Amino acid sequence: MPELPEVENVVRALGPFLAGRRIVAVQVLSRSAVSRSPEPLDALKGRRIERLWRRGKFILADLSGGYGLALHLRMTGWLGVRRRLQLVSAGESPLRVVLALDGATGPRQELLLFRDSRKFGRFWCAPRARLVALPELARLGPEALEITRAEFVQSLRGRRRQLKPLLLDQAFLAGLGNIYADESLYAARLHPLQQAARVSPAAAARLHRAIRRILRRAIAAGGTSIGDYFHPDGSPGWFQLQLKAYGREGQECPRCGARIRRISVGQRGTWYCPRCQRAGRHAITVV
DNA sequence: ATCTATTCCTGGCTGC
DNA sequence: TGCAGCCAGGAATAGA
Repeated sequence: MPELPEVENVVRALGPFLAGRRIVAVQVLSRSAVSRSPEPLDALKGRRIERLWRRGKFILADLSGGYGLALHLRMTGWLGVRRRLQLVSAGESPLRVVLALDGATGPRQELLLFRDSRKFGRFWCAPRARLVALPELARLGPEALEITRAEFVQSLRGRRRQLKPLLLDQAFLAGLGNIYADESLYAARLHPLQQAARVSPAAAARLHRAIRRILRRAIAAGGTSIGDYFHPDGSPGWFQLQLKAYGREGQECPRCGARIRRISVGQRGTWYCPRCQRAGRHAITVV
């Protein structure tokens, strides 16, 4: 599933290619992909892509004329470029949106493709000011890689929520998903059900450091390819080889050898080491 | 403020 | 082997 490191890889891969290109045609094959957009994607037609960037797990494009485009890949979204010539119907079945780019025409024309088998991914298109004011974007918390240690430690204070749901809350911190939340808690040796307010400042600093380290390493490894995530060119990321807790139920903890346990937290699979991720003395409730 | 359940979807897996 | 049924899972939403 695309989380911050995966989205960052998509933006880094496509940004240089898309910058300066003009969108000459728009084709929406699945209404649901644009169902939340303030304006129809046709508004993109004729506009030039100025730059591609990332906010949390959103891919954002600044377009000429003060327009903006946002895209969330959710679980199975994939973005890539193909020549029209390479578009073979059978292999492209989960195709949801196609943006044709300027340059070559006809069968040599280059297309920006959005595929999404589960149809959870969404586009938003609007003038930039209106786009960033949309609740989906406006409610995002600080960037996981930009928040300072002091800010992060402070942000845990007084929070009654458990660490795992808190880390998944994009309004609290933007960018983490299920995989990196589990890996960060593992690296920081913190129990996913521990109450945030009961995390000591030292442990909170440890978590901040862990989040940064995990995300940076995952970006460098090209993200995690489990299931549906692949780079725009179709190649996989490799961070799945470095996962220590996520998805490893019953396997040995690389740190202490105990068996990794899987529990369900807010309807999400959650993996942790029951021996080296202990809740604080007064925080229990272990399933 | 915080939690739970529900919804959106479909590929992949389970069990018979 | 075939097929019905179940389930994951990011995030919005409604309700408690």
